[in-house]
Amino acid sequence: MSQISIHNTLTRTKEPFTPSQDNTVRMYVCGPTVYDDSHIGHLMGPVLFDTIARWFHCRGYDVRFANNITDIDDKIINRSIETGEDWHSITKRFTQKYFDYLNLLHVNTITDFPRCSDYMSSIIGYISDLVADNKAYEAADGVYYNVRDHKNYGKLSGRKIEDMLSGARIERDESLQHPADFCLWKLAKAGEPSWESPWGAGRPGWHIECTVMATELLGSHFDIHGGGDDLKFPHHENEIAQAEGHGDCYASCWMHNGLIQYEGVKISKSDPRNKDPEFAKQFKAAYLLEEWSAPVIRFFLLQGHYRRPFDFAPKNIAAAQTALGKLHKVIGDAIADDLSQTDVLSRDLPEDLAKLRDAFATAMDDDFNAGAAIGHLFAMAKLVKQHGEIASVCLRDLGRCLGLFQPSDVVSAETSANDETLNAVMNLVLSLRQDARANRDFATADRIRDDLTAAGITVKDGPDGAVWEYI
RNA sequence: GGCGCUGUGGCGGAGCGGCUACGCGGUGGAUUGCAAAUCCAUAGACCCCGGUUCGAGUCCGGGCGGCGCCUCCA
Repeated sequence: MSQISIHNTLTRTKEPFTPSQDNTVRMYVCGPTVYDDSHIGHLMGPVLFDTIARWFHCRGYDVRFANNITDIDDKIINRSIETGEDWHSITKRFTQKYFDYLNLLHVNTITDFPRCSDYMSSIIGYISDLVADNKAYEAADGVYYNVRDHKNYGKLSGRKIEDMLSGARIERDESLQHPADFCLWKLAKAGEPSWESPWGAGRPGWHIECTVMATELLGSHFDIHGGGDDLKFPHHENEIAQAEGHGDCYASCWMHNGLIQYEGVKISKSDPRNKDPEFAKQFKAAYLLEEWSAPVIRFFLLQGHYRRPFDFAPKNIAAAQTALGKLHKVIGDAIADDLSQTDVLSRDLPEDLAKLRDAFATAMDDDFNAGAAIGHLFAMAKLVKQHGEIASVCLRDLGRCLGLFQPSDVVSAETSANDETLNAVMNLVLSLRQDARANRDFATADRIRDDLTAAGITVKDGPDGAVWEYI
């Protein structure tokens, strides 16, 4: 029997995984604050955890997967002030764009997209519980969680409260009982969107929404909590503190994905390189999906390991694009078939294929090592010639366990022109060129090809005549 | 300063005590008018120093380097 192991940030070890209740994996992954167009970092988590959820499905589990939408936050308010656009309108627009990107990337295992603004009464109730139990207190500008009295605060990120005090970065606010205390409820200033509460009109602090929505949707004890590595501290640490203060077990296993880098360095929100719009543009979801296509981006992400950083240098993505193209070619027509439930993990196969299939599964069981799994896919691709359809279908079905090789992934190349006029013209041009070649007039033939290349069309001569496509 | 991660061939990126990772790129060949594509073949690596072991990129100790978090971030 297969056993999935997961690296748990909390214990810093790989642990065998078993759902806490019945056969359903309950997972929560921190989602975006919808105040701006997504960058690739916002989509990495969803893609990576979608792949993980798909693997749980392949292994016979049900998955309840929540990914929150933070639709009320300082950044949204600031954006609204800057642009004059109503905050509702901002969050609605960017939420829709986020969903569009997820669709393109075939992220479709997420079952719940809770919005912060829909959980206001639950959030207020949760904070009230904490206040009533003396875990939180009112300060000048809001309600704060009392960190000092929370035993083993810092267990996730491995830091001690005393250590943090020596750092110069924590600003001392005199109304707080302890400088590391964090905000649960922030009182509104004039004109800011707000909700009534026992402590005055305001909005939730950054951390509380996740804790409330996760426990409400998944229960007070659930299986997996994921997010970007940068959320480990303070966000996830504070989620744990609140939840434990409230008496919830919270997540058994914490998973953190690596972050985007460029030429070996993380790209932060405040990275000075981002001041150059041309630089910043490269990591926008819209740009990447247009420039490289969603399947390529997904494949690129899966070739690495989810816990390691991803370097989005164009040369790295280009290598992934070529590699994925080769797999698509090997699978051929099989890709376009409809999706159906697959039995690929238990299917009878010739011995060499079965061995690779099992190696693929073992890699995925081992902390979702998709990069190694894809390596086995390439080995399988070499066997397609020998085994034919049984191998190409197996390859396709395994890829689909990772969200690759979807029917819509193959539309581009050959059908790139559905313009009848253009097709007619191209047929004429290629036919004239073929005549030239037949007459050994290679100067003319090459000139046609070169000029077409300059115009953005490549021509390839094959045994059955020439074919063309957009570059 | 504190905590954590990491160091593999030109590049990306797996891996484990002894067996080719893999991909991109390169090289040679087949094919082609030439390209492209395709096919076949092939080279090239484990930061440094000790130790454990019959045997270590793979374990242990030390060193050096890179990165991340401790501030907004996914």
